[in-house]
Formats: sequence, structure tokens, C-alpha cells
Amino acid sequence: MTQSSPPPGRIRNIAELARLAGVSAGTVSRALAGKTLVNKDTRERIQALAREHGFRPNQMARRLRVQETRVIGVVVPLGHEQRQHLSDPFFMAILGHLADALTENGYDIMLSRVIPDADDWLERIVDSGMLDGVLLIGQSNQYDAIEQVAKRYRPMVVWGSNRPGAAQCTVGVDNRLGGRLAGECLIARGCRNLAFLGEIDAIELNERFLGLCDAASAAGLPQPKPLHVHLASDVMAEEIAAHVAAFNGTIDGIAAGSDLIAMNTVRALADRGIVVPGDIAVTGFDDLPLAEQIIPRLTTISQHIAEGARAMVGALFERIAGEDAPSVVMRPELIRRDTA
Amino acid sequence: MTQSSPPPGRIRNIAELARLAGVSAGTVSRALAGKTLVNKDTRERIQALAREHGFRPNQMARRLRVQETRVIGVVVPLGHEQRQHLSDPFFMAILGHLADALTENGYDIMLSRVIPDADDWLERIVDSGMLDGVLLIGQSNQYDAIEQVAKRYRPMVVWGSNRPGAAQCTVGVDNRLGGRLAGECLIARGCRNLAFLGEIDAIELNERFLGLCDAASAAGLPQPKPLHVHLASDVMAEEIAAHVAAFNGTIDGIAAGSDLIAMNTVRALADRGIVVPGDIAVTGFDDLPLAEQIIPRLTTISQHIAEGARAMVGALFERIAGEDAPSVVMRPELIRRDTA
DNA sequence: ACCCCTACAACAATCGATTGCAGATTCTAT
DNA sequence: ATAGAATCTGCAATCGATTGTTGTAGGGGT
Repeated sequence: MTQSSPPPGRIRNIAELARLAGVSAGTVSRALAGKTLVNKDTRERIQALAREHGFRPNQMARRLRVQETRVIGVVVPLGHEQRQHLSDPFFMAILGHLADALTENGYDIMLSRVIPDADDWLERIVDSGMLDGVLLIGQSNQYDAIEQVAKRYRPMVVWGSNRPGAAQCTVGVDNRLGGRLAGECLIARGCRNLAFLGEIDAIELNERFLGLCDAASAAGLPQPKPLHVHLASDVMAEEIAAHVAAFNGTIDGIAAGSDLIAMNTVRALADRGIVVPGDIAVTGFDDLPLAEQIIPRLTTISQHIAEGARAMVGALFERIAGEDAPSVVMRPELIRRDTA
Repeated sequence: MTQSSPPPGRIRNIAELARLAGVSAGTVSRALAGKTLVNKDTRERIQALAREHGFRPNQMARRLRVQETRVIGVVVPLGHEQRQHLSDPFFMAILGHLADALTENGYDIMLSRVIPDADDWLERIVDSGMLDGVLLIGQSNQYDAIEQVAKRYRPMVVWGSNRPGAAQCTVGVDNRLGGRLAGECLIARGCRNLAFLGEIDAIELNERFLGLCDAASAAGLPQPKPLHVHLASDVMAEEIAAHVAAFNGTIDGIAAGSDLIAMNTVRALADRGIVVPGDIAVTGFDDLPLAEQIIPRLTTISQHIAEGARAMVGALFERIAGEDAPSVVMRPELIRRDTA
């Protein structure tokens, strides 16, 4: 608004500005950085000149020189499910919180949605020289590949499951416990025939399923049935509808692998006139904001996403500083609402 | 898996690899780039050596040199609503599609969530030297600031409204027409007292409201009431609940500014025992995937998000190539489902 | 008047890769 | 055997900023 005076001839680098100001490039650099090493008058004169010409130092050059990029890679590996979309609400919820925490600390975000075809996909990212650190959202089916890199590349934190003796620093909930909580909730309602809806190949969902089995056997119930559901949102709805159609009263409790799956399941059940939770009870997993905004409100297992995102960023900064942040395992929490 | 042989001493740059291979740095560079200028044997030998030592050229240096970064900035300006979160499902839906299109073309994504406090927020981004182009998601209340930059910086495309004579290249739907479609749908159902739920300061929502007014006056109905709703998801639900509580039967049709608002509205109405669409009809705006996964399925105005994202990326590439891609205005489309 | 110290600015090396140009080697043809 | 062409490879400049070191001018103390 107030500022105008279009730049006469555009200044492209520090050297040109230096010539214009009648000083050397080094002095301009220090002046723009606000260093006291350069005389207050010259400093302000140079800063004014830079402002007037709309000049800003090239960040690529600066970062190459200082060997610090202030960029964090946020990487979503889509190994088990290539068609899964970045718009998966869980990614987005956690990404939002990561973005908040990172931008507050002056870091930029490089977003990568990677399909791990070549086996050096993670190497390519961490060795690109473009990043000060990496946050991985989910382990997909790439646990070993991640482990390889974690052994030598420190500034990396992974959202996912923690296995004993792992080199990678993970943040996440105890998925197995979460699965058990869901199972116990369903069983307490009187459900006797449980099913699990989700993709068992992904390590996190697999553990949730195992937790559900724990709960079932503890109650002396038959082994829950795992029903496969792709994570790609376009086919998910049909798949779930097909599963639901095949129930025929054999199932009275469903633990969904995620809130998104739960939401689609409730939708599919309603389409067939099945009452939730009266006929079939349903639990979700994640506790997305969505879960309490829809009808009916989802009973679900909270992953404490906001807290987890903060923990990831905190751990990453410690590791960038050279310290050795440990993994974090959060306690999942049953949020009882309307579906179970 | 198969590859192992841990790198003996880590190679940090091309020069070290060159020494190891007994050639010059230039040759290594050409060899790794797969140029035929270097002998096939040496080329393969060097590539094998690089693979063995897990060496990858520093991208920062490369990009500085070739003056091309292969990074596109995706920027979300949060001017009118600083508390709005990146996890807004609309951002995320479009971001997902942008990410797909950009990664397919070999570009990386730098994600920025910007609160435009300093008036040079956009300059700082486009002049950083880190980006080959910029995609802006939403104009927020920064139309003029964007216009300023668009006059001199070509490779930028904006999701939002197109005003005649604008320098910025925009992609978006005709929001006013969309608003009118929503209004006409409600009126056709027999609604007589319309309300608009949304933040009128944002240019897009304002036009949707205007379109709703168009429909109302064309039908000889009173001016619809604009009811303010923050876009921050944590307060939105309460605000909407408060509006709904104040209706007392004075409103029978609601055009929501977005699907998210519509969803929360339906939820709030259900909580008060108000039947949708029987007592009050509701339309959304966006047509997120969500809209047909929830109960009840949302009647909404489609923004053709996927198509829009492709158009943005297409236009951006043309502009990067130096051509002069025009703005795109898409036709909004009424998607009739269960809420109106 | 002389010396020393401080404050400031210029010089030049550096970050790590790319690439135009020139020099060197090998090969072919005469 | 030798000119000439063809094919490689090395040298050095370049991208644009940062920063340790060196040099110089001015001021103050004796």
C-alpha cells in the first residue's frame, strides 16, 4: 500500500547492491544480516537501499554456504497402498499440527508423497542436502528400509510403532493397547462376534487388529475376522458396502482401523437399515476432529494427534541439536460417544 | 535388503568421489548425470562407485548452479482468519491433488502456511530464490498484495476469484453463480427464509453470499441473513450451535459457506431435534469427498476440486515455460443429495 | 609528535556441483 | 608414418552468499 517507488533496474544479487552502495559484497551481507560489525550509518543506508529495490538475498546460495537449510522434510510413504491419497484426513490432521509447530520455529516444510518403488527412496531424501531433518508420517510397509537409514541419519523422527531395539526414533500410540481398548468397549456392550475392518499389511493397523484379538480371547470369544479395506478413499466405500452386505447378522461388533473407515462403515450400515449401535456397534481409531462433528458421533480411540505432532517436532529439534531423543509411546484413550 | 556393504568412509562430495575414481570432478558430474560425453566404461565405473558408497550429489549446490530448483511453493495465506488451521479439509483436498500432479512431474513441494502480518509476505516467498513457481490456495483478504506481486512475477497461479483486469492468474469456480444455485435449490424446495453461514470477509465466501442474495431477490424473497462463522474448527461448532439456537423457527433454509460448515450445521440441528431437510434444508459448498460419506449425505455445490488442481498445475507449467496462461473460471454444479 | 588501539571495510576463500573450452588420447585413413 | 578426425577428460569459471583475515584510517593518550 504505502510503499511504492518501483525499482528502477532490478537488483539480482548482493554484488550489484554493493556496487550501488559503493561498498563491498561482504559489507552488504553483514549489513543485511544486521551485524554490528558494520557502521550503523552504512548499515541503515544499505538496508534502505535493499528495501527500496525490493532486494532479498538468494536463499539457495545462503543455505549452501552456511550448510543449514531450515527446511524439514515431511514425508508420507505410500508403500502398502499406492492409491492412498494425501487427502487422507489423518495425514492432514497431523500435517496441520506439524506445520504449525515447524513454522513457529522458523522452519519451512518440504512435502513429499512417496511411493517407495526404488529401494533407496529414503536415502534420496535424506541425502539430498536440502533438508535439516525429516519427519516420516507412518511406516507403511517400509519398516526395514527406515531402520537402515535411521542407523546413520540422526535427525529423523517417525510417526508409527515402536519395536524394541529399533534405531528409529518413533512417536505414536500403543496400537495394540488401542485395539484392545476398542475390543473391550465392544465386548462390554455385549458384542460377541467381532470383525476388524482395515488393511492388515500396514504395521500399525496390524497391531490394532492384534489388540482386538487379545481382547476377544481374554473374554473367551472367537477370533475376530479381519476384513480387508483399501485406504484409497474412492474404492473404500464400495469395499465396505460389500463387507457389510455379507454380514447377514453374523457380526455384532466392528472395530474399524481408522475413523475414516468407521465413518464409511456407519454410512454403509445406515444404507441397509442397520441400527448403530443397537444392531451393530462400531468403534473408530484416530479421534479426528471429524469424529465428533458427524452424525452419529464416533466412539473411537484417541491417538492424541496434536500432542503427538508436538512430540515429533520436539524430538526432531533435539536430534538436530545433536542430542539423542528417545521414542515416545503415548497411551491411547477410549472416547465414548454414540456408536459403541 | 539385498544391497549391503556399508560404505567404508563416507563420501561427502563429488571431489572426493573423483579422487577415489582417479578422475576429475567434472567427469564425475557428467558420469552421474548419465551424459554420453564420458566413456561408457568410466561412466559405469563411477556410477557403481557412487552406488557403493551411497553418494548422492548435493541438490542445493546443483540447484544454485543450474538456477532451477524443481520446487513449487504451495502457499496458504491465512489473513482473514489467523486461527484457521491447515487441516481445513478443503485445503487438504486440493493440496492432495496438487501434490499428485506436481510429484508426477518431478517437482517437490514447499508448503507454507502464512499469516500475512508483514506486508511483504509474498515477496519474501517469490524472491527467496528457492522456488520455480508458486501456487496460492485462496486469496484470503490479500487480493491487492497478490495483485502487486503478480504484475512482475509470472510463475504464480492462485486459487480463487477472478476480477476483470486482474494481473493474477486465477483458477476457481464462479462463486456467485454457485451461491445462486444453492439459493435456487433451497427456494425450489419451498424455503422462504434463508440464512448464509460463513465468514463474509473472505472474497470467495462473500461472492457466494451475493449469489444467494441474487436468488432470493429473483424470487421476491427477503434478503438472506449473513451469520458469521469462524473457520477455525475448534470454535466453529459452538458458533454454529449458537446461531441455530437463535433461529426459533425464523429460518427454513441455510446455505452454508462450505461443506465443513454445512456438516457442523446439520450436526447442530440434529442436536436440537430439528429435521433436515424437513424442517430446515441445508446446502454445502465444495463437494468434498466427505460430503457423500456422512449421514445425511450433503446436498452441495461442487467446486470440481480435482479438475481445478490440475488446471492450476497446468497453468503454472505454462507460465514457467514463459507462456501466458489465462485464468480459468469453472462452472459450479449443484449436487443434489439428502439435505436439500 | 609518536604510538597504540579501536572500528570499520575490503579481500579472498568457501560451500558443492555444473559446464564451456581447450588439451590429450586414440583411432582411421592415406 | 602422419595428418586429421573423433572421442574423452581436465581445467577453471560460475551460481550467490557468508565469514575469517588483513589492512587502513581515525582518535586518544603521553
